[in-house]
Amino acid sequence: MLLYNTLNRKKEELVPVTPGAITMYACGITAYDLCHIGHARSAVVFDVLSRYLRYKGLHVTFVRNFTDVDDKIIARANREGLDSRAVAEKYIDAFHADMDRLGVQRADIEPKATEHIPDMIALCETLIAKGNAYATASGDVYFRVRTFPGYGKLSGRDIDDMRSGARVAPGEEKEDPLDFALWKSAKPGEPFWESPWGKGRPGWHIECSAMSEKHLPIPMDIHGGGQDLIFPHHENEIAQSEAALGKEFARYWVHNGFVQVDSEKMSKSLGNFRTIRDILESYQPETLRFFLIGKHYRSPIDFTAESMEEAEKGLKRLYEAFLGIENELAKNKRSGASLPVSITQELQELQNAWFEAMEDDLNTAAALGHMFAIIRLVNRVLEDKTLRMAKDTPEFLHRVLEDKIIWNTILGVCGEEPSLFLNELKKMRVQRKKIPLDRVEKLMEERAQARRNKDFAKSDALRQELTELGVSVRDTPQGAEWDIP
RNA sequence: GGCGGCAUAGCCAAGUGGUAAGGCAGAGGUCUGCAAAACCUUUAUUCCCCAGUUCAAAUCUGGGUGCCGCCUCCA
Repeated sequence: MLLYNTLNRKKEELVPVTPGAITMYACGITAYDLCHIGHARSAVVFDVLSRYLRYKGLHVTFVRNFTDVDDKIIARANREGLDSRAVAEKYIDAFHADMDRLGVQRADIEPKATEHIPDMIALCETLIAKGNAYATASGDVYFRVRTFPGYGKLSGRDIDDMRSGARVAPGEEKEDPLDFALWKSAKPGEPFWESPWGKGRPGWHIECSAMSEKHLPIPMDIHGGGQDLIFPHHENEIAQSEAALGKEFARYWVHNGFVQVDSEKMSKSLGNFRTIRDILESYQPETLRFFLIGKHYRSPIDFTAESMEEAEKGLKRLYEAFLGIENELAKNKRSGASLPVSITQELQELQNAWFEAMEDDLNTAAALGHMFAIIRLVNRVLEDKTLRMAKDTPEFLHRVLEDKIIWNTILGVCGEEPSLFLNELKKMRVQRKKIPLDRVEKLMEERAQARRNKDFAKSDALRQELTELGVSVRDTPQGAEWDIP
């Protein structure tokens, strides 16, 4: 498959270091707060990537770390009057709970920074021994950026351009403004570990270098994260690891685009942070997932109420078709006619197109388009009595149900029982749109009575009332049903 | 200031040289007592603007305009 590699800024054929296997590392969260929709996107992107590679038969080893010691965690701990360890644990649990709901599979290995302190210290020592790092009098360790010639290759920066902007902050003992901390001496009250440079804790970048080297063979195949991590985090990881190991660190660098909220960057100051939990109060987890894969992973995506409703409608369309398939397969009456070859051919073409989209840099948005085209084909068959009754229609429908399983296995959508999903969706909408259930049911009963009396004028007036409540009514042979359009 | 990205119908969104997927919304039709859903037809002679390369460009090149991200913690 083709994957866009940030390192070369182009799509490249994904060729594993070890044939038949893929090693991948995604930078996980810093556990100091609830996860927001941006975390959800990144998690879903790498979840889909790992699922797809596995589906292709590759043996995938996926590592996603937790940063559980960090300035922000310490700040949070102080604010909440908790131990920083307890804060990290709390938010790691929250991460798992949220991701489970979104259908994001656990990584194969989920290392925590605090469990790898000796590895980080060892890495610092190696870098100091090689002259790539230095310790200061106060017990900090810095990476000597100018000793690593490739610095800037990931983010496309020139080391001399960066110089003018960089400054040495008061209290720092850097040789060069560009140097970054590998190890920070502990301030009073902060968590610390003993080290050759005194009590201290690791810097952020060294954590990922140490954890990935510990759990994956280097070079690993894929290293990923959000686009914001390109600089400085991933640039620094490359510098540390390649300087220490003297070889390439990761082959493919994959970065997902940002989530905007109402066309604005999410930020605490704007007050538009949307946590996963918050969103799942109003929408089903699958709707959020469907929304996130509806746009190519490298593009920015705008989270709005409208776009979520659209995702919801799209998913509803798919599930209603699945329900239609189930109903048709429950029937036994078939004719001697056959489905036209053009129909099965079209299905085959769309199935191929689906995989071609996934092969092309994980183009889930295009894949979704093909899914809708398949669903329209299904509806076309179910709509037409001759086609519906054809003797090979069950086979055709079963092929689509096999696609449904594939979509669920790889994209993590369409896996629910259709009637369950649709019921849940209705409940969500009733709640979100504040539909007065009692009143709706009362009107429905009155309307049923009017229809029994053939009082269509009254029936239509009641329908109008229901419409004004945001409810549409469908008359079926089994009686009237209401739904929220 | 440095680096990078994006600009496709009312909206969302695929599409990196061969004549514009898909979804939502809209219009007409089939079906229906009327509706709803579904299906059919329809909605961009055109892809921000200008110039160029080419038999051929939304797709490549140059210039312009607009929007966004990163350069400090950030998925």
